[in-house]
Amino acid sequence: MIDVAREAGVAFKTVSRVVNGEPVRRESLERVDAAIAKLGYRRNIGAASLRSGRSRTVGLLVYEISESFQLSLAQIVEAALAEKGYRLVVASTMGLGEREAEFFESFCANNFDGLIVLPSTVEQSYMRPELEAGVSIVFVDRPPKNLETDVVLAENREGMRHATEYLIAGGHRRIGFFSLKLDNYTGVERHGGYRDALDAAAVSYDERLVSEWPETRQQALEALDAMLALPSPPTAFLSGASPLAKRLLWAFRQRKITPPFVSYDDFELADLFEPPVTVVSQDSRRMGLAAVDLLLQRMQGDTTPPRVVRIPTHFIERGGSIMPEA
Amino acid sequence: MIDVAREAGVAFKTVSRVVNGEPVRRESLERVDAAIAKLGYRRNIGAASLRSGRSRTVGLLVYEISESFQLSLAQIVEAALAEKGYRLVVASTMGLGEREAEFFESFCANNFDGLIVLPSTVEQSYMRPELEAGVSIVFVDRPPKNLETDVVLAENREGMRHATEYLIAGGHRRIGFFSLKLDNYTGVERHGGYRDALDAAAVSYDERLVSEWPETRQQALEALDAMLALPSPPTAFLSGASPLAKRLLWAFRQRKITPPFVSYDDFELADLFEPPVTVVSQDSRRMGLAAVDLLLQRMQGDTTPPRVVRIPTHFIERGGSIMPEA
DNA sequence: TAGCTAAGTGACAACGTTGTCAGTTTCCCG
DNA sequence: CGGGAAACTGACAACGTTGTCACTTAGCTA
Repeated sequence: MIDVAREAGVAFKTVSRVVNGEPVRRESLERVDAAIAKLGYRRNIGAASLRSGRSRTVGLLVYEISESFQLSLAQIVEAALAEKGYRLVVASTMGLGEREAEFFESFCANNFDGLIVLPSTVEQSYMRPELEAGVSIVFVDRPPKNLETDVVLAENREGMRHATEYLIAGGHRRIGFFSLKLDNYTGVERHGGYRDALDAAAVSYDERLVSEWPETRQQALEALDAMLALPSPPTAFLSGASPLAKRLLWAFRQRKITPPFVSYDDFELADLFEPPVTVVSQDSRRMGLAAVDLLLQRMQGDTTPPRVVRIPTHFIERGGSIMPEA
Repeated sequence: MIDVAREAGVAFKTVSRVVNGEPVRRESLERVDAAIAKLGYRRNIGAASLRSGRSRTVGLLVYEISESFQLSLAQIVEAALAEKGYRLVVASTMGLGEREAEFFESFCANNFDGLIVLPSTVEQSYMRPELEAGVSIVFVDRPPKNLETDVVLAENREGMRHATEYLIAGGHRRIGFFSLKLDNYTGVERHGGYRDALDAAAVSYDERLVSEWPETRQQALEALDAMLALPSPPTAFLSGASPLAKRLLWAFRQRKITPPFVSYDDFELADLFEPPVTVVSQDSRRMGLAAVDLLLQRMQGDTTPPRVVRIPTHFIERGGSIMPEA
């Protein structure tokens, strides 16, 4: 910057002004621009954010960037922030609580202006000091544990209830449910929606029809086999999340069956299966925009009490019979 | 840091030493550690990299992070770098040359220590000033245009030739090829492999059997229809990349056909189609490790001439008949 | 114990910016 | 043409670290 200033015959502060688009005389501007082009000068963002205290950068912490919903969310958040002049840095925790804390450290050390978190299932009280020190944080998908922040949630319960009602309307009374772990918000809510629908239709709840988070394809197959071996086996299936849906579709394949099936969470190619997979889709666009909106407000100094925004899901019916096979 | 030093009763330079794991007296260490914990101090990475000139951060520029190969590569690169104490920041250009240049700017402004680039199809001479100024850059997947750097490449040509030979061995003489654009390295190489195999088997090349980068499902369907309407239509198909495979599978579905089909690039759920999709898989692990290896060498001051590393592909046969239907 | 080495510590400058504030120029008005 | 406001400019400190180098202390050897 000093070199540029010398080249242009102005003070280096004037170069700073040009770089930041502050008003300068037309002539100074031209000479500085020319000098910048000539010397190939590039502003050092690190130094700027050190001095100013603002980095114009936001962090996004997800658990598995390859999942369709999270990837889509990341893209929408990035675009929305870019429009406001902010960069986005994404980190993927792979569901490990330790990685979540580690990335949080790193985000703070880089003095980001804000943070959007899709929390893993651990608790987040370790974020309290920064939150109270004025760092802007918004949670998405699940609320924080032991912490009070803005949250953007999907209507998990209603979405899952709708999916269940759809199968019940097809005449099913025995519905196998492949569930997320029940130790976290989304797991509990989606399971709750399943149960709500059963209760409303006076269908009895049978815990043998619920498999909690088979971690692999093989485990999903074993869970499926166990259900099929029941005296009164399920005639249709629900999945509580897309990774489960993929494992389950593999298991169906192994057993050469194509039962009526609905999954919470859309995923790529879901429409190309035979039969295509009907899904409950979370509105990543609205959720992402809501999160950015809340975050920007906080970053502008809003100190009102934390808010909760709930975004409805979409039911995407892709056809395929939902009638029992028998 | 000054506060921590006061709390511990040492000079702030000693705190710096503790934070960086340099040798200090046992007693100083304990008192500084205690002060750090008490005050919740966090080292400012930006300031550190400003002073030291090194950021211990590497950038990865891809064109579409949601593609299976690129995502996998990113994960491997991240793990390999983390092991050496480097952070990774990923940016996705969506194949837009402008975004590539823009991110490159941003990478430089953040004074990253190194950069791994999966280039879009534009040329990269704009990187020359930094490269000559000593910034470490490694290209992956495609070589740079108008620039000399280390490159890690897959054996595109051999992979595609193998896939084509596989179909020829099944008795096919008319093979439809859905190709990448032919204005870039991977497009040309894979097309070259297809042609090599035809030539070797004395099968004549018919350009009506080649569709260059249908951009949408609908366009893929139109291209497919055009081929099927030929007097001598194709009896098997090849895809030059996974996005094409997905469009083509949709098109097959529309026409209710399941012809023998092989795709370059593996993708998630390829094994769950009916019939499953046989693929040529790029070895993202070896390619990622090779890239990191080259980059670290450059970052340690290696100034030998640029090298080219070629990594073989794997042919993953997933079954399904490859015999002509007729 | 003098003399030397090794280990540890501290003072201070420097990294490349932006904020502050005082100074200078330009422009407009009466 | 004088006066005052507005526009612009520049000197300098500060952001939170690390590099350099000189200094102090401890430990060893002769």
